[in-house]
Amino acid sequence: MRKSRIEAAKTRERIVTAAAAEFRQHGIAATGLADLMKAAGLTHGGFYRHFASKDQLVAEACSAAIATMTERVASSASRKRGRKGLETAVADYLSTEHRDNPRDGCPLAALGSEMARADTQTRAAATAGFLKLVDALAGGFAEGTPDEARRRAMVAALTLIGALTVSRVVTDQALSDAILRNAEDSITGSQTTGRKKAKTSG
Amino acid sequence: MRKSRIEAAKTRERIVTAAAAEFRQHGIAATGLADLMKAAGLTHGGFYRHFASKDQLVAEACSAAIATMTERVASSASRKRGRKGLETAVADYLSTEHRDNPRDGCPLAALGSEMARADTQTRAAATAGFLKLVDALAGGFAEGTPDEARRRAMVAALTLIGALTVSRVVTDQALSDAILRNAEDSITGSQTTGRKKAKTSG
DNA sequence: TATTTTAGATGTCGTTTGACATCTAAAGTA
DNA sequence: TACTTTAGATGTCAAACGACATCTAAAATA
Repeated sequence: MRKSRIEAAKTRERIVTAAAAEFRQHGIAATGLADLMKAAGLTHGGFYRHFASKDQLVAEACSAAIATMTERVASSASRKRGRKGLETAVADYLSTEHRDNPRDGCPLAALGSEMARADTQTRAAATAGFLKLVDALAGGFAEGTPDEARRRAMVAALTLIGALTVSRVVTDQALSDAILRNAEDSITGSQTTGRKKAKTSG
Repeated sequence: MRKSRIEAAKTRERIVTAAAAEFRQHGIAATGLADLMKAAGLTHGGFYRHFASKDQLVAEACSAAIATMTERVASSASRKRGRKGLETAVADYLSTEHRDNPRDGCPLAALGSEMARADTQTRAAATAGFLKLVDALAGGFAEGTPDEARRRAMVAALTLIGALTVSRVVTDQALSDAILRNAEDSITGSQTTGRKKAKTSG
């Protein structure tokens, strides 16, 4: 049943991709290797031909997920200049679609508390990703010094992650929606560009 | 080996307390019932005499943890009036002590992404707790309408949770510290009471 | 073409999981 | 005091866990 070099590399990539999705949907600890390989269209046996341990896959899967996510935010933020770009990125991040589809969404929101207990490799990948996220948002905070912009972008990133996480915990859908909208208004409206004032508070 | 009524009730409470701590430290899925009972000073056998399932314990433990946490924030916020109270509560929440001791800290930060996948009972408890947290902070945002204050308090709560979560993920300690301080400055200094400007951005 | 290498299926290992049945000694009750 | 109830220890259960050994057929190489 052997596959060619490039085919095997593709398989490996497929495992990482499937893991990234499964982890974000069901959690890292709750996802077994057998389920995971099945999700990649394989049986559990070949796993250790590609990875030394589950932890190694966790690190690679998280790294991949974070890369995809930061690129998505960075691209939607840079499509328009300055504040408009920020608004686009934030609206995308705090959309109900993102909330309802953790499988291909931000891993910091989907796995944040689990990643805090992961090994150093995984956490290092998350650290780099968080910094990229901050950089991607910093362009939207032009007022003040670059340092100030960066600080504001960091807080914005933290609010994004917190809001998305909590919006998924909450059982009341109206509250969940209000969380997303209030966070969005707070970030994009914080420097008074005079945007539509939402009347909702939850 | 039978214990008296009140003794048994105390045991049950001890299990819930131990579970609340173990879950926050190691995660819900990663904590087995045997480990958990051992942490409460018991063997695994008696578990189902007190709880119908692990999920039921999860719900009760999360509920207890959230209650403790909201009371802590509410009490430190109400010790002083208005903005000063907010500043105290936020400084406490975003302290390095809180970051470094998840066992008795905020469950929304320690278990956020895991609670998003928990059953309805657990998520309902988290929802109520989040609303209490928002209420506790709302007193610190006196400017504008009560509705506006509530909205700002909600965003503040989301930032708190996001900041604490990410501060635990990050491998760079200086960055972790900066995350806490930037979030704190952003929340308490957002209405320009003119406080010490931190020069750190991470 | 003959030989070596290896991707991935199959199967197995010891452990741990949540769950529960059983046992026992002490608490509660008559 | 005699009887019933039950808290919690002990033990068991099938299923799933991470890990790995083995097998096989096809790719890579000589």
